[in-house]
Amino acid sequence: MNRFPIKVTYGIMATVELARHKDNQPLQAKVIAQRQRIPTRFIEQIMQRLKQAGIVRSARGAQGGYTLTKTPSQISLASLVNSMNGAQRELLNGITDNNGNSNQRPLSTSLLSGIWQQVEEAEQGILNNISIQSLLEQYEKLETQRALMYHI
Amino acid sequence: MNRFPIKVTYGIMATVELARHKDNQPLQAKVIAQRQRIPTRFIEQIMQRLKQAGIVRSARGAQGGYTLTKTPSQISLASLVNSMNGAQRELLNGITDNNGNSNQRPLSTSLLSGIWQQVEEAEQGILNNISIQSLLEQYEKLETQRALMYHI
DNA sequence: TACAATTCCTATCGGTTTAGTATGAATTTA
DNA sequence: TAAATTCATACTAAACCGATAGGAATTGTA
Repeated sequence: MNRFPIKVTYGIMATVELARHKDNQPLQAKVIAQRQRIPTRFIEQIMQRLKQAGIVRSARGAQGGYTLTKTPSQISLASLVNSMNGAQRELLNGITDNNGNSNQRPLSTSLLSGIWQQVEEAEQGILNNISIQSLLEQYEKLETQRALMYHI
Repeated sequence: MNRFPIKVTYGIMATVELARHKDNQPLQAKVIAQRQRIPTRFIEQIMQRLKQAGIVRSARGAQGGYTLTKTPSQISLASLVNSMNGAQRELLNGITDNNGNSNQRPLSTSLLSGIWQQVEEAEQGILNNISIQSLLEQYEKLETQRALMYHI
């Protein structure tokens, strides 16, 4: 039922944790890992991607960590999904889309590319209208709900 | 730019070929393979999936082949995409969705599953409104266009 | 009835991606 | 200088993707 790799979820939740953090002070990868139950070394890699995408900035050394570059309401889910998606290779090498010989591409491609694009745009449309801010609010609501559950 | 594996495209194009075929007479996998430039042994597997999904029926032996079970306008792109998508394992083993212990699923899952579902539904909405019939018409239009190109 | 054509079944393969683990260098604060 | 932290790079196991392979089962036809 989940169309995205888990690292997308991890990237989103890391961003939510940064948004929750007081006064946008640096938050360490280790802490995010603990709070979200993500392997520490794995979240480190994910933070690199978020940094490359310009969503977070980093501070090295003791008392270092990550901070958001924008306010939570300025960060869309779309930007997160797009930064986390895609293979390593593509990101490193740059996308090599051979637009030459477009005349001899199969008819099936001509037939379907417009449809795939429509699907893509529908997805982006949804994800563009969801901000980390709104996600954060829902998240805290869920937390208190769960807390109450355990009190009964 | 293409969010679906090529076998989805192959499945769609195979169905379009069946729709083009006179009077819904049996069409052999080999012929589909030649017309669409798909490896023969690969399209055979794809036809099995289409059969399992109830989109085509098969006739074995000499003069055998595949025919559509419905008219082209009754077949939606959604049904094709859904039948071709998903790993082998899932299809064979049946989906084992452990709905037990849903209480201890991570909060991130609760947070995001609704959104993934929204995306899914948007996609299905688009694909449900495109029939093989309309695809067939566009396909033949493209063919004559390309034929004209070569005459200039 | 033999045979040729066809689907059907199952296994395998090379390459890529995913989700992680491992090792350690570089940087920064205290 | 020591400790904490990010950063860079490489590795791994499992799954997935796009195929290829061998052969069994079925069926029309000569």
